[in-house]
Amino acid sequence: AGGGGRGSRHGWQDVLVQKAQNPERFREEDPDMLVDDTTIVLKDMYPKARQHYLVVSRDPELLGISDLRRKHIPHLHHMQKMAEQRLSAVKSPDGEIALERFRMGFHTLPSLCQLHLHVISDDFDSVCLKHKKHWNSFTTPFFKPLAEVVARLEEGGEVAVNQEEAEGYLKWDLRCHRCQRGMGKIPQLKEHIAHCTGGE
DNA sequence: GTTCTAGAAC
DNA sequence: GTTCTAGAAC
Repeated sequence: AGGGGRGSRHGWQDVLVQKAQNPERFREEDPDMLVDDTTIVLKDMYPKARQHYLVVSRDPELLGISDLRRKHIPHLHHMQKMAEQRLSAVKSPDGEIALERFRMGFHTLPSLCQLHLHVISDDFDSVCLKHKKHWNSFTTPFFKPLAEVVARLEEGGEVAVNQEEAEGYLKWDLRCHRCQRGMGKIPQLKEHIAHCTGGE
């Protein structure tokens, strides 16, 4: 099994498993939750940007991306549709949601079990974003875009995961995702990304 | 995934 | 002295 499948599992790792099994039990805490037979869309409980959703597969066999095979490609496309449905519901009345301002992808080594797609706006403006691991999990190759995962499945039938390599990405020095400048510390990074538009 | 906190960095 | 990071949590 993938995800956190090595050794013993802690209770906190199964919060998404529980929500996938019985979503209506959690409707009260997340009234805007989307649910169908195969997929749910939740607000991330500790959002790392102004908008941060989790599109969670309800397939009990899918704990992480290493469980994916070619046969799951239609399921992934459906998860993408659910993500777009959520974003179209939150777009402002006078303008379209700019999809390029969102990142849609998976963590290579997820902390929580049950396959979940992150859909996150790229402002990364959130008090819940606190340290380097948070930052690098969305802005380095630790973050695997949905399109890349689908491409790997089409080519090779699975998604190769190198644990040591992935853990290395989380230790990269902090760097602005727009202008690529190195940033030293988290408070400096936050101050910078509040203004940076990506130019030189 | 988070919380807590020791001690490094300044 | 304060800010900030990074490792433990049975």
